[in-house]
Amino acid sequence: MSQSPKPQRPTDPAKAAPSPKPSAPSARSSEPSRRSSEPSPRSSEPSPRSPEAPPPPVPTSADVARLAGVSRATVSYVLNNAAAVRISEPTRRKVREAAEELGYVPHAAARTLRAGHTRIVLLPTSHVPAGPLYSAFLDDLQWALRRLDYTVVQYGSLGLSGDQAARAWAELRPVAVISLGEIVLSARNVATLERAGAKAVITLGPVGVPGAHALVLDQGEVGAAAALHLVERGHRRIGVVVPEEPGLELFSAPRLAGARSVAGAEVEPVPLARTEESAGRLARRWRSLGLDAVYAYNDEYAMLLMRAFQDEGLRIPGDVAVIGADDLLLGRLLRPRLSTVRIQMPTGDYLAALVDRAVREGAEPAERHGLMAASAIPREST
Amino acid sequence: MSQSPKPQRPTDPAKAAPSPKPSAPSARSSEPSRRSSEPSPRSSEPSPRSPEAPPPPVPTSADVARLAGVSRATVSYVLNNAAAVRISEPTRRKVREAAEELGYVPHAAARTLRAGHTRIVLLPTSHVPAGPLYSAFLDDLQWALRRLDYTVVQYGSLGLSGDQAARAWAELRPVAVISLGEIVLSARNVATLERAGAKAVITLGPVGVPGAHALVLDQGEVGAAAALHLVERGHRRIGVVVPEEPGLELFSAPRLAGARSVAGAEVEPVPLARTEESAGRLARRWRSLGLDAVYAYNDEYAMLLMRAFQDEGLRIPGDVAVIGADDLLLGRLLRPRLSTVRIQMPTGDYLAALVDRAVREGAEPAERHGLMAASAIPREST
DNA sequence: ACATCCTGCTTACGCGAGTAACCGGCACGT
DNA sequence: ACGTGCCGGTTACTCGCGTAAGCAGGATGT
Repeated sequence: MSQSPKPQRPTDPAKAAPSPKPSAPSARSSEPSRRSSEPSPRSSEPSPRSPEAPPPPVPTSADVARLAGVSRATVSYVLNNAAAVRISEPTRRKVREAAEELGYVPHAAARTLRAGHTRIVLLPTSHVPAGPLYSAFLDDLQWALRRLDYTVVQYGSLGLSGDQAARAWAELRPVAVISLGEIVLSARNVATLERAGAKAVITLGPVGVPGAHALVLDQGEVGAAAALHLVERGHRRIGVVVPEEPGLELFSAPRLAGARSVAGAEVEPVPLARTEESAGRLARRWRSLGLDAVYAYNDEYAMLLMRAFQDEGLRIPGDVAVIGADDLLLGRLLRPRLSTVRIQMPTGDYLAALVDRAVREGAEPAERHGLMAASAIPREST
Repeated sequence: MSQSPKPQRPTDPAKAAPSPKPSAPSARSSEPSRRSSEPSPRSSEPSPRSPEAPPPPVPTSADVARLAGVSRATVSYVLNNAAAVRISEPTRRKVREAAEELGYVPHAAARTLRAGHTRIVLLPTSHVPAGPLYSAFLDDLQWALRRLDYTVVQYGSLGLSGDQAARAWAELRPVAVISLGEIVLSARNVATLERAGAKAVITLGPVGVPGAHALVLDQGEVGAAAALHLVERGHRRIGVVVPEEPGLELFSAPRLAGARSVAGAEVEPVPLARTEESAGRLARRWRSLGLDAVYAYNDEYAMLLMRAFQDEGLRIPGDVAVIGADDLLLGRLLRPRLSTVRIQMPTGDYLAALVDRAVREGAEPAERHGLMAASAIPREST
């Protein structure tokens, strides 16, 4: 434990020891010279922290044991409610009271090390995405995983390459990693994680990752639903907004392709940045494009564009029909009310269950498709 | 290390050993019976995982040492670039190559345990908030902390009480905790965290927490800025929206109070839920309230309300002036364009620097005020 | 009277990594 | 020939915890 003047109960030196155990740890002092004395058994109120005093040592289970007058093992058994070991009720109480008095909190790292595994589910987040859809999904997922007794850790991986990120994540030895598609993983990265003990690497995104449980969310569905809706309303020449903001290609390209796949639609890609200026510029040259409808990537771009169209004197949906995606509340407030595509993602419960199955049964990684449903919601702008 | 048939380099049994070191660990088998054999030195490609094979053991620094033909200590020195110890270049290369071949990744928990502390900064998140303002702030903060070599971990604490949350966080032994005000901490919770080694507990929110570095963001500023703007435009009887959604009182109450503090304003609280129905109901009875302006908590509520007013035939800003807060992009797209209050929060860099100072110098916790600036941005709705 | 069983603990060990202290050689000075 | 110093490592110990195995001592069986 330590080299400091500890009780060192005078155990019988001539004990019946089957193996030669001198067991003299030769009190060699190492460098973290902590635990200079008893952690002050009395004084339960947090002392007013005298200036420049060395921080009081963090209480360990050994401290609890000392205070309760039992062995560390007993403390461990009691605090973990080990049913298989018989500890008397009075002792249990003593231990619990001692722990309470010291404000003992177990050390997760020590526990992990001993156990050989964690129950951490890692959720890498590069940039925190706004969308209410996404936000609700994340809440769901966290709840569901907590119910299954996993610890959810969102680990910011901003600006890391796939390799760096994978290594950093692996250090935590998570049982599972759920990549929400903000960081693109390679098969090598998946291997790194699995070698570090991850039982499941799950990716959500437009493309699958070999070796991982890939939930392929086919963004094409969204584009297709939008285009289909427009075609049904009699539109033919359809513009599809492709955001100029970097990082969105993974979503916009499949959506564009999805729109293209719809029979009867002539699709024209239309670049647009998420600013009023860009929308104004596009609106001004709109008539020259010869299009009669636009699928604007999502509701934000759609709203931006709608306003610009109106400022330009274009009537909606008369001159041009507009449809977005994501079903934002605010889209309903515009005049005309914005038609949109509602996107159905896998639920948090579904994902949590998938994690749990993979962890417990070591399910084979596979690609799953068709998890994303998209349906057009007609309102007034189409 | 383990009880399995490991090489056990035939060291000279009659070595000059000053202290009696039988060092026979009496190969007692404990329960995590891992490391059944060498971790397959060859075969660098991930094998196709034969069904029901026990997962290959996670490589440790001992495996690296074995493969490189050196001691574990050497591995540690090399991989940590220890400058104080002289290791020849060829040996360094051997070690690095072995580590690479095995795909070795250090075990964060073991490191933490040994070091006695972490560099984790914990960011509790209960529900992921949408707002672009907040989102950008979080990104900033993560960047800044990473630059200072901290590890940012967002720990979902959904549905936990303050006490439970504090204990759960304490288990990770973070150096610092930055509570964004979603979970209300007590002084006791702060004490728990500090006893667990946290050098800094920082809270951001409308109220201070004793014992913590409290950045008190006075939401009153927002309400005051909005009300002041309205008064300057000649409005007197001002309605202040109070969201009915739970969890927002901590923000809405001070904002209301801030509005009340403005000289010349008669302020009336107006409950409103974030739905079209609620807004419609409010709009219908609006004329009976005798108010000539409304500060709508934030832009979302404002937009909701604006639409309902217009549907009711109220002219904006003629019959009623509307101002929101948060300066959302979409507010600019309405007609009339929505006036708003831009909120200035502390920057991520500022917060990160605060954390770093507290960690390194153990700065005294204190309340800081006046960190939130609010300024009205007049557009067309007022 | 002594073996046997239960109860209620304690003792010992290892998880993986970092590091102070030690140590065998070789080169060099005297 | 022998101390001295540097180089290039290795050995031993520790962090906090969980748990298998051991072990007193009282109760019970024969």
